[in-house]
Amino acid sequence: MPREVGGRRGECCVSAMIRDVAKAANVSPSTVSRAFTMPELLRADTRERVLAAAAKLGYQPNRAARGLITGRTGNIGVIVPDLANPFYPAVLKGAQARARESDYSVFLADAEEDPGLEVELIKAMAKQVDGVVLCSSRASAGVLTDIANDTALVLLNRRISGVPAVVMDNAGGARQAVVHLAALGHRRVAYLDGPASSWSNKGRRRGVKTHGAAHGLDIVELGPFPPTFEGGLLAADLSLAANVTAVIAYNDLVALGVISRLKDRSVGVPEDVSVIGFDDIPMAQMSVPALTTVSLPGERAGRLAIDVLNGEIGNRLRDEEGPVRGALPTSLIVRSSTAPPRS
Amino acid sequence: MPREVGGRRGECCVSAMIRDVAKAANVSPSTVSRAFTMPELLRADTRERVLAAAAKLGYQPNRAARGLITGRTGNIGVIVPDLANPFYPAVLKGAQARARESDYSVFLADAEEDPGLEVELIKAMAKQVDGVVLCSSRASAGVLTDIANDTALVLLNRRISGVPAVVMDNAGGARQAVVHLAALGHRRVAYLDGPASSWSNKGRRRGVKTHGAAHGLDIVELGPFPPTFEGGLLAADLSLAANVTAVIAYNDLVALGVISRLKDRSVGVPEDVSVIGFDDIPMAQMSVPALTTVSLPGERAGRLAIDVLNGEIGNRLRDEEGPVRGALPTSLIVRSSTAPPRS
DNA sequence: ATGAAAGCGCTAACAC
DNA sequence: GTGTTAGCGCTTTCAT
Repeated sequence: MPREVGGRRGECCVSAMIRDVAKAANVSPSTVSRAFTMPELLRADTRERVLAAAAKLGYQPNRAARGLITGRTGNIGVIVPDLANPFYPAVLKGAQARARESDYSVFLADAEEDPGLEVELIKAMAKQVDGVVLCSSRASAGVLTDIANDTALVLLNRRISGVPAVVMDNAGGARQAVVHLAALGHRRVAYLDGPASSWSNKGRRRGVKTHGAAHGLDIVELGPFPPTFEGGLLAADLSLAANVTAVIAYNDLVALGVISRLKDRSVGVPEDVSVIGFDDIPMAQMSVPALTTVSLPGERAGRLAIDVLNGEIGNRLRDEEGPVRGALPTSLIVRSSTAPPRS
Repeated sequence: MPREVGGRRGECCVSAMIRDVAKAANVSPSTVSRAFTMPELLRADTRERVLAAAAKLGYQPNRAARGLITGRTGNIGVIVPDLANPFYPAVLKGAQARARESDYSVFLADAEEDPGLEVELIKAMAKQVDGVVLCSSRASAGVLTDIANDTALVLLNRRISGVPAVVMDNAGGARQAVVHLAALGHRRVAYLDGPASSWSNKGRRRGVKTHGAAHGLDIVELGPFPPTFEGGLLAADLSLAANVTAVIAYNDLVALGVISRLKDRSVGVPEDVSVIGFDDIPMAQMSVPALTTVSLPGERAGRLAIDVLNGEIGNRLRDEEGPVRGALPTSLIVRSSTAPPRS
């Protein structure tokens, strides 16, 4: 139940309103407002008095009311494809922390890997946020461009002409994975596709193929598979049938699924098949064998996305599609799931 | 950049406003408003006309403005202690999904296991939400009671006199763990404490002690430890020194840490030491050995918390501190980290 | 340096 | 049934 404070009128709101403070400090509401938004315009003593009164009454400006007039809400939205993939909580953690530092609150939504829902969520959010960070969007470029037109939008791990984005160097990570495998002596390796609409998947696949060819590897493309542990279970059998000695999975969840299924089928990892993932989720180091994986700076990307949204970095990254510039570095973490192929 | 639409006035807002729709449908703004909030009061054809116009213009009511007058924001807040603990993304996923179903948006904040921050976050949120779900709060009962006084609050895994809560049956889970260990033949087992301010920890500890005694077990209490993998690393050595044959950890993260450290010290799990966790996070089934753990219905609890907030369940759970009623059931999942003690 | 008044987009009384 | 009026809590010209 709201607790009334001073007002003689409707007794509407939780805690004090600007009028209460004004009265207590013997000034007009405008002055109180200024004390918060343009303190330098007030005489020092008035400011003190107002601030003191505000503090005593526990007054905090109503952001909704303020937003109505300023056009800024003080909120930002973050949309992720699946909270159950540990990579996104990491991004979210970074984003939320950074948002808070710049005095923003964050709206969260889980798009459940569904492009339709994604768009719906973004539209529902648009009215109440100053901008949204959209992670690994599965929506079409056209739709996103439209949205970016009337909503401040920052893409994370997705790049579209003219829309600001924070991306990670997927192809570079893929290169490192391929080089590692080649050095180990592998000659035939599978790439396990993630969602067809995933931009990250494209980059990873491209990296694997390009650098695989450059290193004389046979690259077998399998999938697409759901980007989940279950997807990996599925992929394992296909990989075995494809007669490869190593597998690069779309992400860690899939890689972990592959390892699990391989184990069930008594195929040794890494003796019989090497496995590499992407993301470096916490599980990756706990699995047995510990997973060799391309580490992505999720939390950092989350923070950066907020900065971009804040315009602190602004259009630095707003270049056209093409050679990826400004991509966050990725790095291969070699653990125990990779080894030379059985000769 | 906001895109202007119809207004002759200030060109303020993204997309259409109520006046634009009113004009397009040849009705007054009130009628448009009613078409959305009390459709049955309008003549069918007017309603159609208005809705059509609204759809064509892509109009959606500004929730901030609406909230200003109705006193309802359509937002709910969720605060978790640590997004990096996979248990909370699960809760969050449930809460967000359920919130969406009832047309609420969710504000998210990560309290970083800090009671001070928690309170600060809740206060900052209070103005812009209709209620908040506070997960595993570490704040004091007094502070929380105060907050519950002027903010609709639902506690999750925390019980305080007079504050609605969704809780899980920690003691019951602990009982199952103890019974399992006793049946296996263990006689001396350690309980690894989580945060001292954690309500869940209290329940688990109490369950272990009570039922341990009832089953003639020696219970050694160790800790508290941070509720993380690192905390488990720490706890493992102390457990070894305590000369127990089994360990019940505060949560899965800690249990996993224990297993990892034990492995490093060449202590076999489960041959030398059995390990049980709480939560059943996804990692639990992937670890080697797979972790025996008390499964908690996190996602379900998240959904339920929203329902309670919605008043759909209302004060059903609002009973006094004491015998826990309405606690969500927990169940022991036996996997490979428990076995009879070395004789 | 401060106050008065207008109004953000919407809904809720109250007319008609 | 539908329009008119007032006003949510705040900021912002415009006076003074």
